[in-house]
Amino acid sequence: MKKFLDLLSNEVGNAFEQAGYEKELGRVTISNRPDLCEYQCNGAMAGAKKYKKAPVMIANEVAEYLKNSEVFEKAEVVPPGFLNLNVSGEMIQKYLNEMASEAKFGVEAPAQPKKIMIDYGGPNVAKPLHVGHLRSAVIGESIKRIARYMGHDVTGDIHLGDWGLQMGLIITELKLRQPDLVYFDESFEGEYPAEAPFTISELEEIYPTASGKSKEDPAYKEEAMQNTFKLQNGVRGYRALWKHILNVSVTDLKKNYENLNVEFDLWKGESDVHDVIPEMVDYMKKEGYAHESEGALVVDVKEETDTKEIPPCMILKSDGAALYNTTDLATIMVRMREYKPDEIIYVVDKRQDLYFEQVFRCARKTKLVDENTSLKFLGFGTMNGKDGKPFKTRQGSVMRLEHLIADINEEMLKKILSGREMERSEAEETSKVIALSALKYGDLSNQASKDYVFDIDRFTSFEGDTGPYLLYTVVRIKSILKRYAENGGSLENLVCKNYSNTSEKNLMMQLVLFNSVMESAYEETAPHKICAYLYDLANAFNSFYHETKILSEEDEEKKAGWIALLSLTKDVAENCMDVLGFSAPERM
RNA sequence: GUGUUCGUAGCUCAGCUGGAUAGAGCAACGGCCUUCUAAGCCGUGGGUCGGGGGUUCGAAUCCCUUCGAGCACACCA
Repeated sequence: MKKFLDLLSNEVGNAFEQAGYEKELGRVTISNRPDLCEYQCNGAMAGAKKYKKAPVMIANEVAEYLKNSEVFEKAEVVPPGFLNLNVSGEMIQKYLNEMASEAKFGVEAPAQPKKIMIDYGGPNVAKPLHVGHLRSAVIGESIKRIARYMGHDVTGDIHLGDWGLQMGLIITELKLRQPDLVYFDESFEGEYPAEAPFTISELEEIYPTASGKSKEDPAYKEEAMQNTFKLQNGVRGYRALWKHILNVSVTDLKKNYENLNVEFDLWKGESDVHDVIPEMVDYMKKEGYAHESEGALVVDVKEETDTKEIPPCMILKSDGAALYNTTDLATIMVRMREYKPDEIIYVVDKRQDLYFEQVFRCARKTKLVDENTSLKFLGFGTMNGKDGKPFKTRQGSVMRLEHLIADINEEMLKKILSGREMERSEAEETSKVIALSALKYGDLSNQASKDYVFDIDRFTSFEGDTGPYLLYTVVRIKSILKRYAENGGSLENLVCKNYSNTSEKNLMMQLVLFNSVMESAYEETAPHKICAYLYDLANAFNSFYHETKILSEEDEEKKAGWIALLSLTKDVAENCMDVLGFSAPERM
């Protein structure tokens, strides 16, 4: 379905053409002076120079051709050459009804769906998720859903950190604590136990302990490195132990991500590309891409147009070991082989910008990716506390994600219980739903690339530009629709057919923008645009709601028209929420 | 040092492919519940868009410069 503003632009563009000017000048935008008009076109001023004519004159000529337009009910010229437009009721109603009849409310499937991989989440095995992981998960999930909504073939990959020194550290500590475990018996040839010799909470305690020890005790660190080496070289017992660590940890991760309504299609990790690294390194050497520098194996990635120094991309450390770059490049290689994506999007902390620039250049130079595949770095900013510094607990340590979520849930439950009559069990469920919207909307409504201040009081507030406010709006609509149906009203085949006041038309004008908002959010990988739209839509609805008594309306046809409008508003709002990764409860 | 991102109301943020009077929310103040959820709506006050210069009929938006802040700069991830 064509975008509403394109239809308007086309109409005005035709008028420009008829008046003898280029059609492109007819671009219509939403008015920035709603007191004067609904839409505007500034093309007359833009064209003044080219046609050496006063803008007003051009505008007047164009307006002449819009006089009998069925699209506009008003087209007037205002000095110095603004073309002020109001759209006709018939036009907007027709558009809305068509929208309502489509599965995706006007969003068209692409002619050629793209295959997109999104690399987000990126947690480390055996380390609890902390607030730093929140943004990648929340933003990545939304990007994934937006792209999918647009009709693309999208695969989300968590890209686990499951293969580094951390694994060696855990094994070392385990060996110290339980040296008699069968995994450490190198002569053992039987089957290893199916049950892990530790729980997730033990695991979460083991890692920091081991990490701390290795920083103080060089011998301990040396052993951890050796154990990492043994693991990577396939020592049976270590591999078996590693699998336990992975299983226990992934189970826990899944639970946590599920609470966030974040879902990955692939749970691949660094370990999955371990076996292809030698092949990749050989290839880079053989093709002459890689050379030795200061003992390490590197690929030069600087370009003549650079305004800054871009260090070479390191493939192997001077001790011959793989590093972050190595696994990321190998991952690209494997992804190209197995999925052939048109695009890979990395949702990663923006501080890794330069690093990914190196990796991308290296991947291109060495032809690991082909020309048609785009590699995109979507860097997000830091989540700060109220003091503007990176978010910490009151004790000054990194906050676990679980605790953050629990805090918000608790805060929300308190508010519900104090403000509403609700059974405890329902209140608990509802508070989780609302809390999630508070958390996600608080994050997503900011531009991803910027740092933002995480303020639990603000986000959990039910007032203003918050997740809960949006949910509340949808709940109100649901409640009206439910009553309407209970009183015998039909929710089938509804048609928007009337508009009587400006708040109603404003709501319609918001609804009509849906497909273009979704499209630009997709193209700019900008979930915050959906947030802003949702908020505008909610405001438009609430104004309308206050001016209009819907259920008590005696004119049944009018009532049905309003119900249709409400129903569409609810659907559009819920679709927006869904791509943002949260939803509204039935009541709150 | 080099590069990069940013600087908009007291606070948190939109707006940035140039357009009319720079917008929201919070906070402050004032109205609106016998009527569909007042977790709402309506209104008031609050700004030389960090400073300076330039391009343009027209700049928060583009260019230059300056001040201030964050971040990154090969063997961590």
